[in-house]
Amino acid sequence: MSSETAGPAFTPRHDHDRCVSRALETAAEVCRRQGARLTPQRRRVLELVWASHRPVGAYTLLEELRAEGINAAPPTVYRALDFLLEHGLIHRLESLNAFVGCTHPGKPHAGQFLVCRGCQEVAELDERRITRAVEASAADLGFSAEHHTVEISGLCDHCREHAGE
Amino acid sequence: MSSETAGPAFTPRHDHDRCVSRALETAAEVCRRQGARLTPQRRRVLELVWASHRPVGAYTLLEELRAEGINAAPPTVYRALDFLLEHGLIHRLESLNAFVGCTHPGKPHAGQFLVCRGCQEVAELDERRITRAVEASAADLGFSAEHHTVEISGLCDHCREHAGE
DNA sequence: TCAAAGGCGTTATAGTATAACGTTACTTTC
DNA sequence: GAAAGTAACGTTATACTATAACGCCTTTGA
Repeated sequence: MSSETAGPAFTPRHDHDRCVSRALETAAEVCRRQGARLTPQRRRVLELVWASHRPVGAYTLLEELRAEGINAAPPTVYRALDFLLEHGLIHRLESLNAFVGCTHPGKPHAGQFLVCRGCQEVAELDERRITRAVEASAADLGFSAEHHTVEISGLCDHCREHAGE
Repeated sequence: MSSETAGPAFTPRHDHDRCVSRALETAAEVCRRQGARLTPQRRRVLELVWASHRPVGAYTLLEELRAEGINAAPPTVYRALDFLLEHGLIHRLESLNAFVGCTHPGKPHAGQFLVCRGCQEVAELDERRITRAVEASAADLGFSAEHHTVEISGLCDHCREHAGE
């Protein structure tokens, strides 16, 4: 149940290949529905972002593309990332200047993230409780909230156990 | 009451000079208590950050210092900002790479911000509701939250009225 | 007074992101 | 299926954000 909500980020031995292939399939479907073109390059960037549940920087992606012989410059990567962001296929972590795959693409939602400072993995939440608290607090001040970013750092279960404290 | 919680950010005609002088007085007191040195330069940077309720970038501060004839380079500004952050006198807005004055310094607290996309002003919250929702959601997944960043963008009361919609 | 620590100047560089322009490739319309 | 329009991409240059590293000077406390 928990791991269903959080995604498999903090489940060390999950079948990650399935994460990736499911993400790619869903992406293809989302793009089809939205009439967007998931070109090979965009698809490859998405796949690289999904290579782990850790946020990845744009310039790391750039190096990886180049290592594959793809002729890329910063705009190559940023364009792909912008496309993936616009279509809700990845998220940007503001506090890290880095990107992670979206675990429930298709439906727009606010970004809520647990970021483990031990293993660096990130789990995405979609918690009504948080959304409601945020919207209610804003509304109390006459502020109409349109979007919220919630980034929670700390230690995941696994890292807490293996770190003494 | 509301404006007490939110600070005066969204109150267009508040007496901003009082905001600034209070912030500087409080800062002096906080530093005294903590045995920290609020040097003229640090004080000046804090004052510049407080010049408005809009987040200000490090390089804007740098230009302002230089315009005053102060011989400054990027590290000058970043050192002052780091000091002010460490002592809880300012906050960094992750989604904007910019800084705002802290409206209730002294007591450590998580950063929760309302960012108006109309006037660019920022109000700081310290909402138990949000903190509780965040901590509860994290705990449900076995994650121990240590710090959270909440940045809410939208329109403040004033801008919503003056923007048609 | 002297040793240690802190603050700051200075230069260089790392890391993140976008502007602007031209070309190629896809798609739509006739 | 050719022309026109749009989207994707290559390329170069540059802007913006942040830190490393070293040395000097000032303050602090023994």
